[in-house]
Amino acid sequence: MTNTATLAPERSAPRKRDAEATKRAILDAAKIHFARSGYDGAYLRDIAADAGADAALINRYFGGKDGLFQAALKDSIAPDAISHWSRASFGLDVATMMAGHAHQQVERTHAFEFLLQAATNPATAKLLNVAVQERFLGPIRAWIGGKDAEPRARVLASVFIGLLVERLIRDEALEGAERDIFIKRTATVLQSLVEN
Amino acid sequence: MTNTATLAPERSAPRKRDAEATKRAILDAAKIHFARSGYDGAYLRDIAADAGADAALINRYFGGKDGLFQAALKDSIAPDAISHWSRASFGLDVATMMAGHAHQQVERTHAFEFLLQAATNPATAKLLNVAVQERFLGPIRAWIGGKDAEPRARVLASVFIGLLVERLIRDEALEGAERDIFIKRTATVLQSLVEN
DNA sequence: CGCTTAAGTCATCCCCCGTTGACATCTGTC
DNA sequence: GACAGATGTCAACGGGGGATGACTTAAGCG
Repeated sequence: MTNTATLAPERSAPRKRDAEATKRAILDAAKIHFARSGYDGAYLRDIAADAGADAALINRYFGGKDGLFQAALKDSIAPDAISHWSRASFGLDVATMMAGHAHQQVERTHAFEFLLQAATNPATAKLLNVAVQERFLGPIRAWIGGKDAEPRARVLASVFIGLLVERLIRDEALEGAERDIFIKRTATVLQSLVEN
Repeated sequence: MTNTATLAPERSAPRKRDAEATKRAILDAAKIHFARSGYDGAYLRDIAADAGADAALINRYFGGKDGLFQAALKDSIAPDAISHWSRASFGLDVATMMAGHAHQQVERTHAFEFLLQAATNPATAKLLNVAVQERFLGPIRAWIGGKDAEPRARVLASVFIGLLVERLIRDEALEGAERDIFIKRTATVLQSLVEN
């Protein structure tokens, strides 16, 4: 279960000494590796290699694998993922998006795979919980508003996550009548969670 | 990242020598561990301990960790995993279950959690797609019945998966009013996907 | 009873990978 | 251009955990 292939293009000209750029490169490589292989399956040596850096630097800059993971996690969760949708058409908008294919939005998919990996590892699930609370559930909660915002945000987030996973697993975009029904059903569910 | 608590009840009377029973015990323990901790996070020593067996036997009977994982996976995908539920109380039953905590091992969700783990493992991800299609979506589809069974099964599966993930990253069981609202909302969503 | 074979146990090996600290090299500043 | 501090490199260590094989014990059988 080792990853033989490196992902980053060959770095013929090793970058000038620049701690920030190096951190950035490590972080980017880490996100890809964590997304693809999970916490345990991602190896610091591989990440460092892809970043064109030495594994020891990960320790210096991030304080170890755990720190790197946390940093990558934070870097992966956009705090305002939900709130730019219009409430009136939320259900339909999201449903339509989910009917498409995951590969249509590559960067987001990477981020999401990463989060899924984090969720399925008990050790990292706790970290994810904190991050999700702050950066995902919080905004949704604020957006929903009202007394029951908290549990409702939970349900909405769950459904949202489920749809993302389904789209990830599905190997092609939905079409025709199937697509229509899917969108209609999904939109109904989502909208019912936002309204009322 | 070690699992201190054993799950199986104390085996005061070590079972009589019986290869089949031992295999069975190992397999059952493995399914729990893999479901909870994923491939990397599940340790053969722990599994063997829970099965009341020696780790070396895993090698003899399953040819290594990989073989055990495959065997457990195969054993986990029961084609009728969903149909145990009553249609009338499906929404409420599932919602109540999901309000609990992931550490409360729920017999009925083991298989799904296991599949979720398999989904995030590059080596087994391919298996999952087939498994989900044949063994999960299929039964749900048949169970729902009717003309639009296919896309509706999709939506139902999505929501189900989302709830599983949410439960994984939540660090405690929901309580009080929050729990009630969560259950009510979730039950409504699920039931609406089954009925009509 | 012995004998044989399967079932189970134990100690040990060995590889993998995160971590560490000493060392080398670059870069900016006076 | 020399010094200091930051940046990058290297080799080695050590723990964890899967694998292995020799050893022990139980079960079936004549």
